[in-house]
Amino acid sequence: MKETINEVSKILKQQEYKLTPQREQILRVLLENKDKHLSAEDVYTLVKKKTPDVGLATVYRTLELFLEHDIIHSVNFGDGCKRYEFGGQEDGHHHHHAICLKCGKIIEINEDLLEELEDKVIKEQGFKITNHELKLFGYCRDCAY
Amino acid sequence: MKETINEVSKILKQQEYKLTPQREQILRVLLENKDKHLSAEDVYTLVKKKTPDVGLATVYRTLELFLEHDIIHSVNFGDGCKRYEFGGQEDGHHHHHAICLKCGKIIEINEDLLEELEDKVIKEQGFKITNHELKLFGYCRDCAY
DNA sequence: CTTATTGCAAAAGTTTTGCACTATA
DNA sequence: TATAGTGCAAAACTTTTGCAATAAG
Repeated sequence: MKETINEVSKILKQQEYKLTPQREQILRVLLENKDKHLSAEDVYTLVKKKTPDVGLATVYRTLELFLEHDIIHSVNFGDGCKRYEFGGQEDGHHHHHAICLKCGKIIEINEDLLEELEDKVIKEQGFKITNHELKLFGYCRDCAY
Repeated sequence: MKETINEVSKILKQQEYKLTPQREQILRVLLENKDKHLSAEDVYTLVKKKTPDVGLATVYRTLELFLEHDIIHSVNFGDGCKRYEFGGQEDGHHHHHAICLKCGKIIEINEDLLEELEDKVIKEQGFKITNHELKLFGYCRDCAY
């Protein structure tokens, strides 16, 4: 984790941004919750535990900054707010989500079997794909029956 | 279109809901804009042209009602509001969206080549898929170069 | 020291809700 | 006529912004 923080620090400093304590705390929270899908409010609450005098606006501004530098990415599960995951869009490590409609559990899917479909879209529409997002809705093993 | 309205009327009446003039106007707007992706505010503005004394709350309540009865479905393009399309989720007519990051154009994709991926998820996760949503991000023919 | 960054509070934008009034079946 | 449905206004949420104060490099 220490290394990741240093890496991010470098990325930011290369572009004349600072890794302030607030930003570092926010980054830590995101790293400690890689498997979760935190909203801005979630991040705020978690950061406040260790740094009580942080502002919600700072969380939003930092998340925006991290998004711009492809340090994190956001997903929208349609529950009224964006959710954030550590890891950028451009590194090829896309993963998808299966969302259980009963218990709300979210399963990460690391398969990437969209090539066939993407090839068709590229050929037929002349659309140059840079990223994709797939959500599967249904019922998980525990809720299926 | 007349037939579609009658169908919807039946669906609602079967479950003891009424097809009021407001609901009918909202349905008309959705039918007349099948190719667009209207926000609640968009629907409100369009309905107001013909029925000026409709309330925004009614639009939201009606969209919610239509969603519940699988008459429409919603998509979230991450621009701050949900967008609505005529047609339910359960009829197998899923289609996907390719979103141009430059001009914002949205291309509908009617291919459905996700079987292979879905089979894997079903087998490996025991996840019963009822619906899926795919978004491709990139650049359209006009913006690609 | 200089300028990016912060916290706070206010504002903006979308969606929901309470309530008295209306109109449908 | 009983009850579902409506419009309005207020409230609830998420996110953004202005600004004076602060702190990082």
